[in-house]
Amino acid sequence: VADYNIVLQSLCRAGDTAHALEIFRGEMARDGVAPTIVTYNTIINGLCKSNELGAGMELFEELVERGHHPDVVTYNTLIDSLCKAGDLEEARRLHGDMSSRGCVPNVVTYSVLINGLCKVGRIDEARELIQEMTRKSCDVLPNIITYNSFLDGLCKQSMTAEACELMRSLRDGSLRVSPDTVTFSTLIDGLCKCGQIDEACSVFDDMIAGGYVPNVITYNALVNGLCKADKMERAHAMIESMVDKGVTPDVITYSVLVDAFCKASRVDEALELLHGMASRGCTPNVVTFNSIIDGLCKSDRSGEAFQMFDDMTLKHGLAPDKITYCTLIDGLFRTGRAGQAEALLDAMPDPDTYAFNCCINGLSKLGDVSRALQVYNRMLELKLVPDKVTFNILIAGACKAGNFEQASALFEEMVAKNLQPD
RNA sequence: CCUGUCUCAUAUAUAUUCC
Repeated sequence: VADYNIVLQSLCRAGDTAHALEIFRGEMARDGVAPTIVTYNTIINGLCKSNELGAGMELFEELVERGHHPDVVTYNTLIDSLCKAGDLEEARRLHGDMSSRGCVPNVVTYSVLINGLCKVGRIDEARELIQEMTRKSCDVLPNIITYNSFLDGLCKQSMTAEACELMRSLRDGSLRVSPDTVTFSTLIDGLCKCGQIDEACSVFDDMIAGGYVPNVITYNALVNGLCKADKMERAHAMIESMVDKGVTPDVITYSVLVDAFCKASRVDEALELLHGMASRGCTPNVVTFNSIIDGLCKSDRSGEAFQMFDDMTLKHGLAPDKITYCTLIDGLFRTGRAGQAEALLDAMPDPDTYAFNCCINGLSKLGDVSRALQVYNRMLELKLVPDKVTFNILIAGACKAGNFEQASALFEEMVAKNLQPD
């Protein structure tokens, strides 16, 4: 069985859950190899990670019907997936279910729940769970992953004071758990995103002084922070310093810099870096190209942007994503090619809300509010869900055109669709 | 008596409105 489990795991990791299920249903049964709970867990995890949570839940029910007993890993896997799918209530239900079946939650169970709560900003509930863990009556103690999840939640809610406080507690040993590279990367990124670049740099210095080892993610977070704080020179210097320390810049490192050059209207330097990274053995990805395409469009060079698009698809064999199309549609409008922009929206595969937003915005900025509304209606016909940005664009367009009745009608529609006006 | 396991959790880059 263990051999099968390993095969199933590698298939799942490669994203081939269909093949894994085939072996599970066919070969294993034929050879009379009885699946264990690990077999089920492996496949359920595979299904969950390839966005087939429903199939994972079905397999869960199947294993129970067949008389197997789900273990803590089974529950953890499903709870984690439910959290990531935004269904915290169902996750909490499974959490209760596992206890009632005599399955004891472990540190992973708590960590996935805390992570799930943090990801949707429910910091207070996450904090409560941590406090529950540290009570004497609870024999599951938080580990560094638990604290890292919570720390990230604090940062993402801009609660950097509490985040720094948590870091202090981790470092002074009062929590009996030591920070790791992820802890530092999380805090550095959080401080940068809150505009506290100096604090981020000093956390980085503390990290080095304390003998902790930064990895490429730590550097990327800091380089990104420096770029966004308009400190390009220091960001550049970090590249050399990371290489000195034996950390190789990756595609994200370069993409951060490429984007920063683009945003600073230094597209030619971005292009230079694009070629430079390739010659240093780092292949650009779709994000790198999206930045370049955006930079070119915003520098009124949409012709070159389309050349880049061809380079990306034909030479590099990269598939454009939703952001690529959104960027191009927006860029075409900005460079006065409304017709081409609309044609691209029609031509792109599975246009999404963002692509429509770009088009609606382009038309609206041209003063063609009625056409913008037509496109909006087309989007509704496709069963796409407008977001806050869609309405902000349409309402601004109606106001600018002096049509306040229409604007307030749109406002009502927005509220009716449960979107919070800002 | 102890140990050994095949499955689970955390951090970094790009676009559309306003700033």
